[in-house]
Amino acid sequence: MSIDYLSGLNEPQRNAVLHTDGPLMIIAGAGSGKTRVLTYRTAYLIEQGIDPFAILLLTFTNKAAGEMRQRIEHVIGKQAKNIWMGTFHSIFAKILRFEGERIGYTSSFSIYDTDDSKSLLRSIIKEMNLDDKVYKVNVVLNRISAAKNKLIGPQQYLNNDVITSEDQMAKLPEIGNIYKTYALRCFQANAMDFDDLLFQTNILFRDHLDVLNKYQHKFKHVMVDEFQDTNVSQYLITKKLSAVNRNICVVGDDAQSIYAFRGADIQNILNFERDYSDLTTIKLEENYRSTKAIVGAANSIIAKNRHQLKKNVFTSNEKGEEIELIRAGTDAEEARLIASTIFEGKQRDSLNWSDFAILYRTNAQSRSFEEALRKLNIKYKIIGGLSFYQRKEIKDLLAYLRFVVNQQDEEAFKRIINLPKRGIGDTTIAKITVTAVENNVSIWEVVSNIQSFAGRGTQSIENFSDLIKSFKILVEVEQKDAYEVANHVAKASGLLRELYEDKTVEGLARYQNIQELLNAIKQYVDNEENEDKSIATFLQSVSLLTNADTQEDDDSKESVTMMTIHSAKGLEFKHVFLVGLEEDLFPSQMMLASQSDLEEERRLFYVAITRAEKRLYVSYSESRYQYGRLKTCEPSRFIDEIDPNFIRISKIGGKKEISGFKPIPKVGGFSQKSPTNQGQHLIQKQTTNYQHVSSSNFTPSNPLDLKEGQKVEHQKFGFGLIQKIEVNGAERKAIITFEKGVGEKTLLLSFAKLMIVS
DNA sequence: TTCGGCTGGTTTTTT
DNA sequence: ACCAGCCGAA
Repeated sequence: MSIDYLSGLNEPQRNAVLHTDGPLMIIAGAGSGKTRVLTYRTAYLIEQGIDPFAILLLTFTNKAAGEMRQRIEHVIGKQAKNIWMGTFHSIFAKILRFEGERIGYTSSFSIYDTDDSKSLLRSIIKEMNLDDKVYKVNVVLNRISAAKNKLIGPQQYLNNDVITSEDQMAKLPEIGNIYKTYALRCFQANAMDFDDLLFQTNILFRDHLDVLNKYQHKFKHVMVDEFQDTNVSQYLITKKLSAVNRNICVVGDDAQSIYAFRGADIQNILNFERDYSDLTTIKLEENYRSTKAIVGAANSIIAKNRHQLKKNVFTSNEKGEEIELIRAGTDAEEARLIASTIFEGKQRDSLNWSDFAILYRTNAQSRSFEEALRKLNIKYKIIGGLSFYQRKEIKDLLAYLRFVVNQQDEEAFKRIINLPKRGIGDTTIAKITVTAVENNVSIWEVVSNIQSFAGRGTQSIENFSDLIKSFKILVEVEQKDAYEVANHVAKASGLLRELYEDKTVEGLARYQNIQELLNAIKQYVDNEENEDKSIATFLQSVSLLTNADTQEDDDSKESVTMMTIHSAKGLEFKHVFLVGLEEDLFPSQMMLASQSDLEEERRLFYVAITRAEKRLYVSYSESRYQYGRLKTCEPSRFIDEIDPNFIRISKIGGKKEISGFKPIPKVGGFSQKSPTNQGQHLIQKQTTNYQHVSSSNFTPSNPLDLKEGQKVEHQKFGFGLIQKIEVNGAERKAIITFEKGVGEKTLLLSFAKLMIVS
């Protein structure tokens, strides 16, 4: 069998492919052909006689795994189907499905997404009588997640002096106890959150050596892509799995580590050298993707970081155009300028829409670009943001299905018990919960035998339990596949009917979304590659879909791609637009205010730059709307950090929009800030509806002529009314109450000042 | 139990 | 601007 594909590789690449025995670390610079190496290395292993079932290849997204599988198949044929490939989460969810009983989970365990976790934490915090304004769910969840990713269980958490004193300092001493309850409740619900999929795998391998041993011998080769973004928990799993055969190969680039917030730890790369004394390290430094200008700019950025491995990324590609800087007055103008640049670029270089990408720091930034692209009739697709599977109606149906599969699933239960409305409110649910605790049985136990627990007033609960029981029969007795179950549940639960009767635009969209979900399930069932067509397996695979996985491939060829920089990892485009380069936005204010890592933001910038093949545009605007308020912006420090040899100003837009609503310190003697926004409160009490206006259509001279009780018409926003209000105990005349319209909740303080006429 | 109005938080990225 | 959660009223 020939291995002529090797001739297309440079020397370090070839070495990496041929190095099949013993630990290997590949430090792969951006655009250095890392995927190629992984593909060929896997193909080569199989050609050398390694069973595909004995290869474990962990990738960052399921989509990346799918693409790599195709490429391997291209080289060695059908056998590629049998390689174990996927994300850490999906692979180990699969293993936990097989082996979870050893640690007390059934094979139909639920997977809690972030919303479920937060909701559970909220209940726990409430039950513990803690103030949810002090114990913020996000903070608590982050602490718990960080602990789990470092393999610190609840008991260890409570015993750890460093951690508990940190919590004491933060005035959040109860986090350890919350964690303990949270872990218990997840376990009782037969549910794992995202972190558990890794944490519990570690527990499984720690406490059940026979299981560990089985997989250690099963996987002759373990490979990890995007190694710089693994956390300790993931690292330990791979380390354990490869301890017997010692054939572990990790591929990564410390300069592209952008997931520290998720527990990723660059230390893993350093530990790696320590853990494997016979480690071979190969550096891939030649960039095949981008022009000299782009590589040069990227290098000048990453050089500012102090924590990094030595690496010299270079390219023999053409010099290429300099990076173009676009300066706009407003976010809307920024979007317009970029849309027209894309339009021109497509004509000039005869490209496809799919050769363009717009990258931003936050999902919220996509909006203005959508509008601008639509105006020019440019097709686009957005990756990420609110995904299909996060929509309410989808989660509702999935919650039904989850509960049918796993009646211990507390979060699913809470979601569906009164949906559609069946007259089971909080009081009833509380009673059920108390009864369950008193009798030391599960909630489902109470619900399904409600007559033996309570005498009367239980008809609606009985109906609910009969409904679920009938669904269970479908799954457990009749062994229907995922589609048949879902289809029946959607109809019989009344979810579909409720949406069908909702004739609003949103209602129609929701109805269609449910249909689309059913279609997706049908596709899943019809796909012959999926052996297990049960609803339980489908649910688990759905909850582990990544951002990149959820988009469909059909029309994607002919559209401009918009996404966050994080989602763009691993992708490349001929022309890249990196937008919103404003201080506090990118680098993010949170990153700078809170903790260490300006360096991680800089790596993010590096990742963004290196996505571009031919051309890179960076842009910022001098003012933008945020939370419905206009805000002035400074250009990002990152712009100045680019080596000036590689960048030039390309377009300059109009002047920034001056807002009439710059926050003012006082309104009628009330301070804008602490203790609460009193000025705002006072005014809100007197008014029912407000309208967001801008200085251009409302000047200070206008309101001064108004009389109390007089109705005023505003050219743009409808009607208003002069009223009396009380300011500082004194009666003042007049503020305008606008009738319903967009932004009725927004009343800017400066606007209020304008409106006070006496 | 449900509905409507009010309040406060958004923090940035994702499995 | 938007959303989720809370509270009082029906």
